[in-house]
Amino acid sequence: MTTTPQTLTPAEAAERSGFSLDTLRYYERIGLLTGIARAAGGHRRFTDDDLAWLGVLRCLRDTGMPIADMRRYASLGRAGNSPENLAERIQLLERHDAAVAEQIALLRSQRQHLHEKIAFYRKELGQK
Amino acid sequence: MTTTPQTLTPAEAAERSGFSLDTLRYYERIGLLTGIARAAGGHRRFTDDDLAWLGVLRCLRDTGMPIADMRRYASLGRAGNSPENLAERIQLLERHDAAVAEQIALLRSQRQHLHEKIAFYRKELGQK
DNA sequence: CTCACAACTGGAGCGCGCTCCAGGTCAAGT
DNA sequence: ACTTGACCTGGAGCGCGCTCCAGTTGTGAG
Repeated sequence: MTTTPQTLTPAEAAERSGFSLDTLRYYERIGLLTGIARAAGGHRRFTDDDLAWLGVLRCLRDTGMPIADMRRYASLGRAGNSPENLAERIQLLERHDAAVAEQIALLRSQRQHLHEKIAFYRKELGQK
Repeated sequence: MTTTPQTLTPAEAAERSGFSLDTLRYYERIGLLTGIARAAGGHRRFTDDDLAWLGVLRCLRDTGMPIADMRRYASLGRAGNSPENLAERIQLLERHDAAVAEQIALLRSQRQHLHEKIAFYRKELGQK
């Protein structure tokens, strides 16, 4: 039995976050991930905090935030907790939230057209 | 006063469909748009039917259907109305509809996380 | 110690969906 | 007739977000 590690290997982090190994490395390169610890030989070790942050990134990615905005958000996270900083993070997320709401509304409305189309074909098919 | 035209110029079609001129030309090139009429000098003329089809394409694009699938759908549309053909169109749209439903669900659930984050920052900000 | 496998780096490449460009033609108001 | 602006074509280019590669080094089970 192996001892439970405090940290995760890249493969484990990929598995748990749902990002590929290459994406994790890419995110570190572009500054979305910073301060990832390294084992003696240079291999990355992901902490639970890192994983939590990856969860945030997953949320933002899944909702279609552009990487440039995620970088901005990440950089704010590194820059302390001044009221101005917090206000900007709130603004960033609220703007994004509004965009997501709009996207949901668009999908829902276009989905209605889809349903109409499907119903139409069903009817045509029924008549044969 | 100009006579009301039965057809639309490319610029008008772009305006009404919301696709750019380049996109309209691109869609024709790749076979998403076929049988677009031409005026004497080679300029395109879009009919109301063309516009209706562009509306369908807009619906599919807005809901994230890949162009390959739209091409398949377009080609089915050109291939008659046999029961098999209709069945395949229904299947295509239903699969897509399921994907859209999933996407909406994902957006909605990730949006909750967004709201939690925002609430958290608001609280932090309130404490200062 | 060995051997297989995981991870490392820097950089190139890719798939998608357009978008832009050059060099020319067409249309329409004056 | 002239001019201006819309449109034409084929093909190159682009922005995004990864993804893959080559060549090397680290890790851990047996």
